[in-house]
Amino acid sequence: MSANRVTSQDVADQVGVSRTTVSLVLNKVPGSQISDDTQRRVIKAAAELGYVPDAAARALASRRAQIVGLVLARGPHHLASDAFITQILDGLIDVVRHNGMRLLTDIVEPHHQEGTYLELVRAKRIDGIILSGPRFDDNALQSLEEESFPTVIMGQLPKTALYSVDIDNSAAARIAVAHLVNLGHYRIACITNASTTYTAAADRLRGYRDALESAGLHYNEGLVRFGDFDPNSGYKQMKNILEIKPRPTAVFVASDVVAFGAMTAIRECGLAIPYDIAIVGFDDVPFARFVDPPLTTVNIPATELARKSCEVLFQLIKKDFPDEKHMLVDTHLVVRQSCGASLN
Amino acid sequence: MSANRVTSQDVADQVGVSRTTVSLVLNKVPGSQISDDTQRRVIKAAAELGYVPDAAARALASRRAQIVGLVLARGPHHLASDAFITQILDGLIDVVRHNGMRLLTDIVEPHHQEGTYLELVRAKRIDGIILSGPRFDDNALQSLEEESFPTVIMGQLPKTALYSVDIDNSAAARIAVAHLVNLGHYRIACITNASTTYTAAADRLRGYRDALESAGLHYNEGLVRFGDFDPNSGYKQMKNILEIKPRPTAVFVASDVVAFGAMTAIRECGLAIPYDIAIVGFDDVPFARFVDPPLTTVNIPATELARKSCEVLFQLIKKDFPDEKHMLVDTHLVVRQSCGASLN
DNA sequence: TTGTAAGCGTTATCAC
DNA sequence: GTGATAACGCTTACAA
Repeated sequence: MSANRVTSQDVADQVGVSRTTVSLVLNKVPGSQISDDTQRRVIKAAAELGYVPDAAARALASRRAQIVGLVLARGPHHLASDAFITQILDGLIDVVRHNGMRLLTDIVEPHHQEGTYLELVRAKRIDGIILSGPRFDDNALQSLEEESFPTVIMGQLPKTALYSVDIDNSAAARIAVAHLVNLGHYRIACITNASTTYTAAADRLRGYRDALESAGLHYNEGLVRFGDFDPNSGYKQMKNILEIKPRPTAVFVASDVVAFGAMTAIRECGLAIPYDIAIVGFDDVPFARFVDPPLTTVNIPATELARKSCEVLFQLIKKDFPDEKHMLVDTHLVVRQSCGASLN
Repeated sequence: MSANRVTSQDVADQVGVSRTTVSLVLNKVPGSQISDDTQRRVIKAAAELGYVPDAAARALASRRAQIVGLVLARGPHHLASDAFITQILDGLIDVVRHNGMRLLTDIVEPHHQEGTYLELVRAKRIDGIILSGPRFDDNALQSLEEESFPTVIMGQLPKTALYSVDIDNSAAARIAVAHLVNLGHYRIACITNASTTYTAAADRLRGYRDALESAGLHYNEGLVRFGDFDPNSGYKQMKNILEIKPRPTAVFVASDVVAFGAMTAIRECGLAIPYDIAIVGFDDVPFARFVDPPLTTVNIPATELARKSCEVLFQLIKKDFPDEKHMLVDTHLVVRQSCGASLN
């Protein structure tokens, strides 16, 4: 059974120094100059006694909770973003731990418990916050901004002055579509991931258009359809696209999950991927390589996104403000079997 | 810019009472008898001033962090379990929040930072812990047990006296296989989700066998293959099964992810699901309904599992020990299109 | 190079 | 019914 808790006083007594010294040594306080010998003895005693500083006491005295908050905002269709939670958690926890901190997670549903995350800040439960999700249009966000509480948006939010880390959606879409162009396709359709009121969707559509135009191809609105996050929307829009005459030879679907539905539609029409129609997705969700055929798609480095967000957050906490407010991490095309070889 | 923090003293001053009274009122302390009038005035003042108790101070004084820890142990192939993280988080955060607490998440890799989670306990950062994952064979677990620190295993661990919440793997498998039997199949193959050194795998295999036997069918080892968590293992084992003469008319795959690979193998052999061969999976991962054809499978109520685990944990924290140490939550078969109609 | 002492903002135990 | 007062265990000026 556990004896009484070991406190820094116990360690101090054992070594024959004061609690101050123990604190200085164990926290490796920069300015302090404790003799090497004393240091060793303190560290040894602490280890022997199994001393673990009390988090609450430490937080109270130092005014730092040593916890960062991750707040996930759930959208109406949170399937796509959910696919990355594991990676996000991996990246975040890794960086957080390397900085001697911990991760506290909260979820907010739209128009429901919005702003609950402010309690985390007010109670000084967390030292910084990472927000991820489609929207945070509550005024809690504005409060954070005004108080300049360390905050990083993972992904993007329209009109906010907060720091953010995201991918370059239009550049990534451009590369995906260029891949199709390079394979010899010139009638390339597009299904967006969502309504273009979502900036990510608008950006990806712009990338599609840019790729076409910079290849000298005509951008044709008639080849564009709008998905709505889920496979079913992809299914329906694809059915529609397949009726276009002449039939497009390729389609860029700006979301893997939507693409899965599109693939089903293609199969149902008795067409083969990639022979009759090539398809390229976006997101590289974990299951993209397990569909039939494995989907060529744009990889979103979710872990990297998380790590970077966390690193920026730590800079903000240290008041070492980055020059750039909006950072981007690199995406890359993952070529699998859904586009086949060159048409030429 | 934020003014000085509002403390309970400020509230007390405003009302003209002591901090004690404020604490008593705001925490709704059972024994206390503060006049209704005073109560109202305290609550009003607190709201007006925007008073939010300091978490660290509160934790220090009350010796309760008001945080529960979720520790995820990563196995060698954590794809299947990852599929549920979102649901787990949803369930946990919901219950935790209803109890005025928060959720802190940590991840441990096998044989890596094992036992790191003990720091959470030692530093009194958390009041209870929920462990999830294939294995925790470090001795940190034993320490928790010895100190009777509130701990709940979500899922199962061989030989542990800790409280746990899990599904009844063998019963669920039995129902899945019975479904196939009821459809008229009598040559039913099986691909396990993993090696039977994993108790969940052994239990599911046992369910398969029981279902067969209680239907008066002969259990035939020759129809059993062993999967290994990923689609590729399912692909290979299924190819193998398809060479069996006479060919089985159905297969029970004890993991959706493994089943996805099996489905690919079936397609590659030019066979149609469910016409040539029926297939039923296990897990009901979020993508199960999006494969072609949508997979009939056993739903694991991950959210429910999480909620229940959390509820048990709160009981342990309150020292209100449940009679049962090992609880089970119900699973159910989700019938989709991968088994077709009756063969009769 | 190390120690003293004053907080940090609550909760909890008694008195009144 | 309500209020002093002492913990809670640590950090951090400031002294020595």
